[in-house]
Amino acid sequence: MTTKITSGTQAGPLPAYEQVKAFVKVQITSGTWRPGDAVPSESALQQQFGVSRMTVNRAVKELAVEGLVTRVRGSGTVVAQLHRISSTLAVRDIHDEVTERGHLHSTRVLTQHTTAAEAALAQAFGLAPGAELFHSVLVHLEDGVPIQWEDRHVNPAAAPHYFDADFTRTTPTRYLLAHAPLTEASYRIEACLPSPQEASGLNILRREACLVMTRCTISGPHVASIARLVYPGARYSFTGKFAL
Amino acid sequence: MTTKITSGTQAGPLPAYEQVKAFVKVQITSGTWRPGDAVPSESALQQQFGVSRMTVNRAVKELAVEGLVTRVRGSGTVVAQLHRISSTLAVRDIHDEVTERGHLHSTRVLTQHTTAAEAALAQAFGLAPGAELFHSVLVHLEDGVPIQWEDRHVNPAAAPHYFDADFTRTTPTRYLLAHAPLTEASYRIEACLPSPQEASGLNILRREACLVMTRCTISGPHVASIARLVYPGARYSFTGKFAL
DNA sequence: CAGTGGTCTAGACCACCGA
DNA sequence: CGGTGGTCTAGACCACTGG
Repeated sequence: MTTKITSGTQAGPLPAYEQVKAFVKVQITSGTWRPGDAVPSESALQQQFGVSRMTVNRAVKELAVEGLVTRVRGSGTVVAQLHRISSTLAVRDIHDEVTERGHLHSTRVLTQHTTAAEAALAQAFGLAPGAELFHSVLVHLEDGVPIQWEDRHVNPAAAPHYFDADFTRTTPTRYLLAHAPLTEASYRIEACLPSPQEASGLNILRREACLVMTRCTISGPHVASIARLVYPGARYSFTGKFAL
Repeated sequence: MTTKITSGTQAGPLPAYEQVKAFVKVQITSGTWRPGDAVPSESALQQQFGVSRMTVNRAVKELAVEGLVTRVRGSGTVVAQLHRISSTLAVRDIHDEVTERGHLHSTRVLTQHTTAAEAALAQAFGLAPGAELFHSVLVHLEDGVPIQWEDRHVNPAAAPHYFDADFTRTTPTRYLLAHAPLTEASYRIEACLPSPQEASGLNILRREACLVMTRCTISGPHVASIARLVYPGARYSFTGKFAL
């Protein structure tokens, strides 16, 4: 009961470990192996495919990372209970995103000054109330049409020269990625109606629903930046895909 | 210039490959190595840490999967240009989600019948116009408060006994995961105002912004299901985190 | 050409689980 | 206790890149 491998070593079009992965995947996605079912042990697969255990281990380990199977040391491998319908939501620099669509990105800078952090904001940054913060407000346009309102506070300790950047030539996201190495980020996506300023900056009505992403980035020991990104609901959506 | 490893083989608290990963990560997140910089070759790291090449390879390979470095065969490894601010957006069964928050999930079934697919829908399913589809409309409640409107069409070819399920006891998502093995899914998240029916079902005003997720799942050869999930903006948000 | 990463092997020791 | 997966080694051949 040995499954053929295109080549003893690796000359085949597909690496051996990929073939083992593919085999297991097919059993799962076809429903032959159902959630909770045991997956053959590494030594069993090793014999079935005639490859070394390291190779089988890599295959099954990657499937575990992908969430298709669950492994328990000492016990065995089983088909994962719930195939998580999940996917990587990539949050990219808006300039790249627009440019890759073949459109022209431009920026309108509305505000660029330092402020004293009021209580809630100071706490979010882990600073004392009244601490100095950079504050920038921009509107991003795609072929001249507003698609994102960006209201951002930046911690001077993380990016002391933030205002040296020319935001008509680079984006705050890009500047911060380059000058404050990213170590952590969190975000929240919700739906809101725009404030009067946001509606006017985005050139939409106040009753048009917007997607709002609130994003907090951490650089080393500092909370580097907190941004509120507002997208007109009619002009923007997040999309994602999930395969296998 | 040999970096210490807690143990020659692996008795230490952290596996050797994790220590190599940690070392490289620190250089990147601290800004010592900047985007575009070369990462030491596998043989260099191998000597520096006194481990085998396979171990170093695993460490750097995982960093590549995580997006921190880019590897080019024949050329070398460099620190990735843009640390993509991304994260896994997990789309989970709403029942689990609510239950895990320690709240009570319940369901109100509004519609449950078969319909003839009109043109656009038929095309999305890859079926002929007028083909039979299951159609269910539910409202999910958390501790009695509506939090999701679920309007779903299901392909009978993928789940012929869809209506055998009692949606007050299981969710369509859970039923479909169990009966139509998931092979692929795509989704779109946007902001909209609710339709009159949706507003009434969710017990909100028509002018309250909502998050809308449109999700399409594929099971084997079939488009299994297309769902429109409407969340009241004031009561729901998607959150995500991204570390390293 | 020498150096890189991609893959593979045939062993090995270990921690852990369940009987 | 035997079987499982987790990790590691010291080699090896290969495809690819660059000078």
